Amino acid sequence: MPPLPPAFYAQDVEEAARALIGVDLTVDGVGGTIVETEAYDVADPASHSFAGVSARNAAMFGAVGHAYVYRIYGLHHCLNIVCGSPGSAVLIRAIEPRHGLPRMQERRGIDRPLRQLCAGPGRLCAALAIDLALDGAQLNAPPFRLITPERHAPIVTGPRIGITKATDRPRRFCMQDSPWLSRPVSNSLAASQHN
DNA sequence: GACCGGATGTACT
DNA sequence: GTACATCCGGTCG
Repeated sequence: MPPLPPAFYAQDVEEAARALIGVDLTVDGVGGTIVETEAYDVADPASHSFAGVSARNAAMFGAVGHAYVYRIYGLHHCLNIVCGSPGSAVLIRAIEPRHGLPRMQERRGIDRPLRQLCAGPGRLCAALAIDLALDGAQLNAPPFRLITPERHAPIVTGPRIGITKATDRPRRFCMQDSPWLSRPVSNSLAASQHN
């Protein structure tokens, strides 16, 4: 159960987004297995880094292996992992909850269906108590912990969610048949592939 | 300095 | 399926 090596974060952002599927992610011991990611980079009109460096997206242009956390729609947070070339990051969209379920339920509401605990970028940030205080934080140090998966599960790709630009690019990566996704992968555009 | 719209989630109908 | 909460960065004046 080794942590992700520093070199992991240096690889191309699309490869990193694929390789992050199956990784165990915890914040202060609370978290689970990453099952859904999306890749973004500077050449991408849908990326926050597309327009260049700013106060908000500075972490995207910083060292790899750090977190880029931002607030969206005024109330939610989203967690990205800075990977590859400057201005690139992987959005973590869903995890399978495995560690610290009571604490997640406490944060998200005890009567909420387990399936919806971490299914969505805003939901998982709420469950793991991720907010702007963790923007720019190192991922190979507390409170973060990322563990290399023992074996890679089949991965399905599809178009990204909730964006209006560059929607044709299949840069969303999901663990095949996972019940913990924010949304199923649309059949017509899905392409199955292995690591 | 104002305005716009977003990598969303929830509570309704 | 639709409304709405609620903030900030980017853009244009």
